[in-house]
Amino acid sequence: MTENHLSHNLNPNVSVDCVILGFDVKGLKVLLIERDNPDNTEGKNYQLPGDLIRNDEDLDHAATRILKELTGLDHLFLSQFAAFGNPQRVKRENDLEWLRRVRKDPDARVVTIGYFSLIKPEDFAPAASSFARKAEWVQLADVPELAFDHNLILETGLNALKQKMRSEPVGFELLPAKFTLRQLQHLYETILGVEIDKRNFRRKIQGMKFLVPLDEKQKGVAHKPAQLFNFDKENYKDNFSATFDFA
Amino acid sequence: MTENHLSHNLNPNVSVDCVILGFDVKGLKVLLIERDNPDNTEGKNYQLPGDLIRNDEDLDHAATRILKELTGLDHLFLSQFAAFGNPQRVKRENDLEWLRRVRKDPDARVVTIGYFSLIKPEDFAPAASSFARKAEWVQLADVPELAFDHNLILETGLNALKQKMRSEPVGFELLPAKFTLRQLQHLYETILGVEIDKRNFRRKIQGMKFLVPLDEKQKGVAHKPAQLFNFDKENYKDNFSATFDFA
DNA sequence: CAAGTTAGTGTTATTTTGACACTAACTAAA
DNA sequence: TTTAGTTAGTGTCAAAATAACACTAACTTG
Repeated sequence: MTENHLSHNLNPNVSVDCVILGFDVKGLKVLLIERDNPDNTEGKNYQLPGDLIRNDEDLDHAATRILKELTGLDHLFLSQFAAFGNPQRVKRENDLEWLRRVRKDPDARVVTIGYFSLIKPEDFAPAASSFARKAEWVQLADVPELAFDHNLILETGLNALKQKMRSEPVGFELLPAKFTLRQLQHLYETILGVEIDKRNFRRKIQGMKFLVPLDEKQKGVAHKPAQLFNFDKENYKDNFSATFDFA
Repeated sequence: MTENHLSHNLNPNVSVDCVILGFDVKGLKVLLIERDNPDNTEGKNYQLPGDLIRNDEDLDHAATRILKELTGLDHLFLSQFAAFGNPQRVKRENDLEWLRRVRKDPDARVVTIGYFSLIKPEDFAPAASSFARKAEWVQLADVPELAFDHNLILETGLNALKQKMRSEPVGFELLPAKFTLRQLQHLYETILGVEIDKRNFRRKIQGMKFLVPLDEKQKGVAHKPAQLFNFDKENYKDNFSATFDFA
């Protein structure tokens, strides 16, 4: 329980929560923190990284700051996607118990603003701090019941991601810097939940001109090694009318 | 200043603001209220309908209630589109002056949640109340400087509308129950800011099957009278994969 | 060296889009 | 009553985008 959490500078009624998504061979995963639970009364207690905002900072700033404090992650592009204001969202008994330990005003009505971001797993150097005992990636399929209404926030954030993926090349943010076309296709298939024809996918995506083929191939795979690519953001800005609408 | 506005049940830190849009021959218009200004010190003082939420209601409920209280409008479908949290957004001197008269805690930090809705002008029976001296339609081009950050909220809400218009048949909400294809086309052209070929527009929109031709034509116009149509919501649900992407 | 796995490639038919111009039906003004 | 003015309503064709489809190449492991 650091000084920050009791500071009167925190607004008791408004928080932010962050849905941070990454992607690997097993699929999409989300960054969760295990909240501090000194009594160890119950099993694990996961939540999205989030906390009350300060009175002197705007929402984007709060999201950036809080994510950094809880997970060490910095320099992400966080996008606001929705506000959650069910009056009961912070009233479950085990949540209240935690709030009583950590918050100055544990019974306050809290409206939270959801933010999401995408990250290349290779960029994440995990480092829990503040009231987070641990920060870790969890595969979407393995996400347990979360604190507060965080399962709803996660689900809503995922839908916002799907939406965004159809109109902007955000998918690239989820892949390592060097990736194969198959990985990229797999990403779209996983997130959008569709099957895409390999040849049609390649034709469309390569027609968009912002894939840079590298002088490098996959290594150590038990099959024909694939060409590696880069994403060229500059080149995207010119082209920019593409629709990432697959099936 | 009604009892509500001093009630301790209001949350001092969270409000909602509503961007209500209508459409007529002159183009898009937005519903503004003129806020109560007993001293009459300055000229008109417009804002979007909005107010603090109650602690025991969720955000959607607050938006519905407040809109009703300020304008008499009811039974709209309000959609949340963004949260606004600049710490300075309620700190302008003339805004503070008003807040001191109307709010229990006029210096509180206020984060506001934006909602928007579309309405057939014919359905609006204007009726100001609460702290609204007057509720009126204002053409977008004539919108003056508004209170707080309401110009930003309006602009953001309009973008949300454009976005939504491309994927759902929301435009129909803005037209009278019986409309001509030209009116519908004009609506899309105005909001999306594009020119659409008449024949291509008709082909596409009629291919979508949810336009019901009525046994009725325009009357009293100084040219060939146009066929009138209805929008059939039921039929839309079946078809539903349409893209309203014109140009 | 055989088996297993993924990479990479082109054509064709269908659908969707965009460009384009004239006649029909009404009112208002002369 | 005629004419001028205005918007309604309609079809074709070329170009572009999409969907469906199967085989050979290159690597690793056993």
